[in-house]
Amino acid sequence: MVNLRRGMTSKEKHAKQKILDASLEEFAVFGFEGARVDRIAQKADINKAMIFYYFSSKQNLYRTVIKEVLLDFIPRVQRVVMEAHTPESLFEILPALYIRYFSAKKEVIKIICREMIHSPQNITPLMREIFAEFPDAPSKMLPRVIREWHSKGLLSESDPVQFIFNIVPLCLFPFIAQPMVEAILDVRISDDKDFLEKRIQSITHLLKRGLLP
Amino acid sequence: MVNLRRGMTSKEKHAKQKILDASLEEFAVFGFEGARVDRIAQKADINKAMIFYYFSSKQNLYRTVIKEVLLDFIPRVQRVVMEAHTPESLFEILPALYIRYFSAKKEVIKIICREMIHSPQNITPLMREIFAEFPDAPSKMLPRVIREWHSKGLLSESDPVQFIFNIVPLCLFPFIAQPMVEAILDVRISDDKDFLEKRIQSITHLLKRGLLP
Amino acid sequence: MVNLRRGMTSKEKHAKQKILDASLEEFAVFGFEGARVDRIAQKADINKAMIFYYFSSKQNLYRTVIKEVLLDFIPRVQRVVMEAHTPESLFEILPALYIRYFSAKKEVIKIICREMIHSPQNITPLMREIFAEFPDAPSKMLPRVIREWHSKGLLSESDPVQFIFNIVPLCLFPFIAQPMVEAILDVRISDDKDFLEKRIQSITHLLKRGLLP
Amino acid sequence: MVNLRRGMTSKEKHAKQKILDASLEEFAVFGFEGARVDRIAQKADINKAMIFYYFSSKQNLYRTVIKEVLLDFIPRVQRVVMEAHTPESLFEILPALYIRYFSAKKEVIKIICREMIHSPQNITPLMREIFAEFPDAPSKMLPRVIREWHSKGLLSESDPVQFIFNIVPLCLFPFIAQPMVEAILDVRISDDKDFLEKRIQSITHLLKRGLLP
DNA sequence: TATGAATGAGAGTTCATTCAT
DNA sequence: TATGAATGAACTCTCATTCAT
Repeated sequence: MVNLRRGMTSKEKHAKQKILDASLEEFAVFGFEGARVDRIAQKADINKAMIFYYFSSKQNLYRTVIKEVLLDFIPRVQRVVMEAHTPESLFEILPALYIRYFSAKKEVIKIICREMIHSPQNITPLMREIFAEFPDAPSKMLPRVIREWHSKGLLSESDPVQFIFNIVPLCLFPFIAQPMVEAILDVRISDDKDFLEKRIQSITHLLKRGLLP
Repeated sequence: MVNLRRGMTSKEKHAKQKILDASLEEFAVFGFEGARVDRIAQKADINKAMIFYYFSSKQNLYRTVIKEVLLDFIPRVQRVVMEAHTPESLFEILPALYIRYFSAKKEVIKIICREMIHSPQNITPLMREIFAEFPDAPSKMLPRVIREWHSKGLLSESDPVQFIFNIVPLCLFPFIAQPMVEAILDVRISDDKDFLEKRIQSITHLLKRGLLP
Repeated sequence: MVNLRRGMTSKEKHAKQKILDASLEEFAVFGFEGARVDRIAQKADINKAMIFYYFSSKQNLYRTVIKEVLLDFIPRVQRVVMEAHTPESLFEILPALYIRYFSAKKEVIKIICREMIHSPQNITPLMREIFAEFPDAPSKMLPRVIREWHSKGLLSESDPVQFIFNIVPLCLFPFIAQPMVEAILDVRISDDKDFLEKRIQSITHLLKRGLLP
Repeated sequence: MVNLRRGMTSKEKHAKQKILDASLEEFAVFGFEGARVDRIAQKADINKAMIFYYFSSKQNLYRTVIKEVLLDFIPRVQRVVMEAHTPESLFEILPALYIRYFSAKKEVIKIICREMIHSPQNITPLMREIFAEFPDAPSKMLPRVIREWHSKGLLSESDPVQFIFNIVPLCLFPFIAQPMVEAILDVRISDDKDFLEKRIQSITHLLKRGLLP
């Protein structure tokens, strides 16, 4: 479990953060409905009532966890996108970031996917909120950059929607689809460093050849 | 809701099939833990006890639904893969199949993803079972074909694992990631026919350029 | 299972008697509340609805079973009591009858005991009914005989209540208390013929020495 | 209802003990299957969920009740047996103990009998456990004493199994067989002090004459 | 802050009984 | 008679949430 939070008084930090850490794991494994407040309290080694003292409801705790997760994850992506000055460099850095990040934080990807499947109406506004706080909103910046790259002849795809749909899944999905692929091919897919690097290479390769002109 | 079953006596069909249809929807929307037997009974317009009469438990009902789903879906893919004699034709037919199928049966993809996230240990054996019934096991056939294509110089990728990880996500994930992309770009993505065809084109294009030599 | 019934049309006999036989076993093992109509139907190899067709309710089926049991058992005792012309002969024949009968029909004793414990208000009237049908009512006959024996100096006990309380338990209870005694003495008590004969001897001996003057 | 427990904090005592008391009565009257958790909660005047809070399941509550019962009852018997130095004194004290104890705690005898009839496999191990904790195991001590008495010419019976089967039923069974005897003799048997003392006398008399040489 | 006990609204499941055929 | 399907009430158990201390 990783502490995604910063800056709180030391006493508070303890209980509150322990709850958040335990919740992240619990929600990742069982989903919102499957998660049990009792189990979270047990994992966090605190009294169950404290969870309600700090977070007032399971729903609210869940929302807090998701916000933490997104606040940790989204800015990283944003940073990479802003620093990439050519599609080529984007295709080199972004898959690497995604794959390495998610391989370290499996809980995060599970929770985000689950949310997107079962309650997009919850996670979408949250994301918007976070994006809204960036100085250069991705909703503006991204289409601008892509169109620019396209018009300069650096990119074969000009539609930002298709562009994103072509990149993100390749990076996120392996962590989810792994069991399915294992079943199809009847193999065990390790997630050691070697495999992950190979995966990064393969994506980068696909994107470069597929999307550069 | 779509009837995935065939060949049962007309009597049985009624209640049992109504339950299965209602369950598919309920489980897709709420997940296993979130689903309510009461609500399924209501949707199916039958007495709650009938659910247990036919399926003996919520768990077992769920398992049955998943099996139905996989039995409907997997053979279609298998058929396409077997009929594609060049990577090129595969890249043309497979994305089209996936996208059209899932856009018609959103419940299916939601359930499959949820299962892979939360209980791969359940869905994996089920998939293996189903694969095992094919005359030409995908676990044997797929690597053989891919290696063959690669050695003939028809394909740049030789690793079956990477091969699949490069195709399936592009087709499945859009249906899940849609809300996220909407948030990022601050647009509404319709799922009308035009958009879907565009998505198919984009994937096919990406795969052809990215994976053909 | 033993057929306790006689004299019914051959068709009826089948289903109805099969139900009764199955019920006897089921009620003996699980008690009234623990017994399951489904299980009875299964054991009897008939459709569940037939049970209600013939007996209209579980309660009524139970009552019927008990009546059958008592109608089989009580007259035997009555006969012995009437035929014993001295206490001595009674003490020789009655324990033997009880022990042999119950060792052959464990279900009977279980059901009777259970009833006496949990719903004496049910079994008592039933017994009265049955006794009422005898030409010479036990409630009259027994005290008369005992008083007669006592006044003739053949019996040390003059109170019919104490008299019965001193005989019946010794015969019935071993079948129930067996597990307890096994636990106390840490032995396995077989119920083979030898043991039963020994038990009969012991009771007869105790009664003769204890109750004859 | 009698509090069989000792030594607990005053807080715990309240709900937990109230549940145990109510359960004892409920189980005694209705048996395990017939007992209703709702009714226990009502009798105990607590929230139904507390029963599961403290005892986690109806089964486990039942087991706890039985253990309490046996732990209260068995040591008393054990003490009497150990303090009796002649069969004569045993026949004088044991029936008195049994009869008085059970007449005060009818629930206890009902529960024990019910268990022996319907699930000896449950109660037997429990009894063994309790016996095992005695310094001088009854399974060793009892046969030794009986054989000793027999060899000294103080007792006509030498077989411990028959010995117990001749004593225990006479003491336990009256409480169960009462309705049957009432039906046979068509009388009301009161259980006032006079009657109980008479019963004790009768048993003691029977045993002394029947089993002493 | 922290705790153990308490609560109430349901959850899934069972089961005797009835219905339609 | 016989059957499979249907019903509804009730049952055990769960769980988020609150209370008293």
